[in-house]
Amino acid sequence: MTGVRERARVATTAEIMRLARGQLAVEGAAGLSLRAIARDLGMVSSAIYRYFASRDELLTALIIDAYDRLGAAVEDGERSVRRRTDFLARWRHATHAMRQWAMDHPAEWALLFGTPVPGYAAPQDTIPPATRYTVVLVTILTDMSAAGHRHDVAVPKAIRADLSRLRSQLGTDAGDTSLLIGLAAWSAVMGAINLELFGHLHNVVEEPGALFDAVVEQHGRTIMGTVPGGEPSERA
Amino acid sequence: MTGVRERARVATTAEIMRLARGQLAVEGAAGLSLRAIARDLGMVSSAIYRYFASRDELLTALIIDAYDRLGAAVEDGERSVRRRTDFLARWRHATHAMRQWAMDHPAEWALLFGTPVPGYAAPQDTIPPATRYTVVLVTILTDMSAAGHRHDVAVPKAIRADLSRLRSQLGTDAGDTSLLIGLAAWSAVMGAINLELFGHLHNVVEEPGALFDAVVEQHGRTIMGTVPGGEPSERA
DNA sequence: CAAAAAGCGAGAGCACTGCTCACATTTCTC
DNA sequence: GAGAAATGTGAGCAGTGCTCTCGCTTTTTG
Repeated sequence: MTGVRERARVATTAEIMRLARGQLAVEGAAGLSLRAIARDLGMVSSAIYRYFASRDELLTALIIDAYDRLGAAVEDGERSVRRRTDFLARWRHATHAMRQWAMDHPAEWALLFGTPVPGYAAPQDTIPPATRYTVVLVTILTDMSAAGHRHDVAVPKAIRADLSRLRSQLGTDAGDTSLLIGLAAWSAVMGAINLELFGHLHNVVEEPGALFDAVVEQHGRTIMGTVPGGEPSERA
Repeated sequence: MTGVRERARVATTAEIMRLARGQLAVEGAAGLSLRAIARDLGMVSSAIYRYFASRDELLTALIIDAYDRLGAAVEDGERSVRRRTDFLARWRHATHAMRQWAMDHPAEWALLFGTPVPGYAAPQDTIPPATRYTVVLVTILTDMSAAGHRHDVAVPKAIRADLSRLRSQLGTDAGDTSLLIGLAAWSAVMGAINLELFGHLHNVVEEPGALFDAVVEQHGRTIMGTVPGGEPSERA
């Protein structure tokens, strides 16, 4: 089955990815050098092209890999909440897992959510892994919807079509208000992480984690909404 | 006074900046090529270094310039609100000016708020222009505070020191709750713009403008808070 | 089992990049 | 007008992504 060549190929491919991730962490996406990887590998530069047809292809592999590891981290974080009806805790854990992963892998986070590499168009196969962490968030919304949580926010007409398309696309029962609030919360969380990671909180806030917590709590409370017949969902 | 040389120098410098902005728009920050600029200018590549000591220095000039133009755009947008006590309108106009400027100058926005250029550390002189657009936002908060608007949000202990430092640094009277709510709103707005600009709303939302509006409205309502003695300003 | 095919690494080469340096020319200042 | 400062030239260094040809080795096929 696994011939000598086949095994060597996967090993070399993995090693290239490993070195590339290392470079990414040090230099960022712009500093990703195929030649440097080849050098570290003890190969001549052109040999790399047997494994990745281009720099962009290696970039795609790194992006898919990063999305996947982020997704796994968020899944793990959210899953660690035992009381599955404690939606606020699930929201907190999911978002904290996002931030933690971002802080632990800043260059990879930047690769995913920072400035797009100019001239690079992410191929279709990045989409499934890219949705992985969002599925966790959407599932919380869906479960809340099933548990009877409701929101009363004005939904602008202009976005209604998008929301109903999203609903079927995501396969959720969450209503327009829930979806909209979820999108807004997502925005806020991504914004807070990016501001911190990209250095815009320097000279603004010494404890970015505390600001992040506040953002998460504020939107968490909004997301909780009201469950009809139950007391309003209090708590900080 | 203005000798031939002096005049030629500012003209050439301006021309370099103009060409650089053009390149930025097409290729992004990573594709900024001093040699290409020199070529377009009809000079030999090394001559550029008489005007900018390095690529980073040119980048700094571009960043300062971009911050300044963004600041002016936000100022203009916010100033166009005639009823200065209509704080919601001021918030709407300021944030819409931000988004509009981002959409009109995506590469420059990315330069300011996207992935930091690796190995590049923005020097101190970028700070004043960087604060320009934020001053507009803070001023709205300050004016609201003076008009008696209050918020009742839990302020985590961990961020209190930051908030009081911020208050004196910004020279505002806004309370902890107001500042915190302002920071969160800022986060959300930045997040929404970046998600849209960096392509993360593709296949999610067809009308990113409508989502942005919803985010602005949601936080706008929170920012409004309550003015004691006045009717409560609705709720989200 | 031998021949053909496919995979892989080496090395040279192209066009590009940021940046440095010695040199000539032009402009400003004393 | 002489010296100093500013400016442009052109060669050169080290680096990049990528292509192509050439051998060698492993795998597949008849």
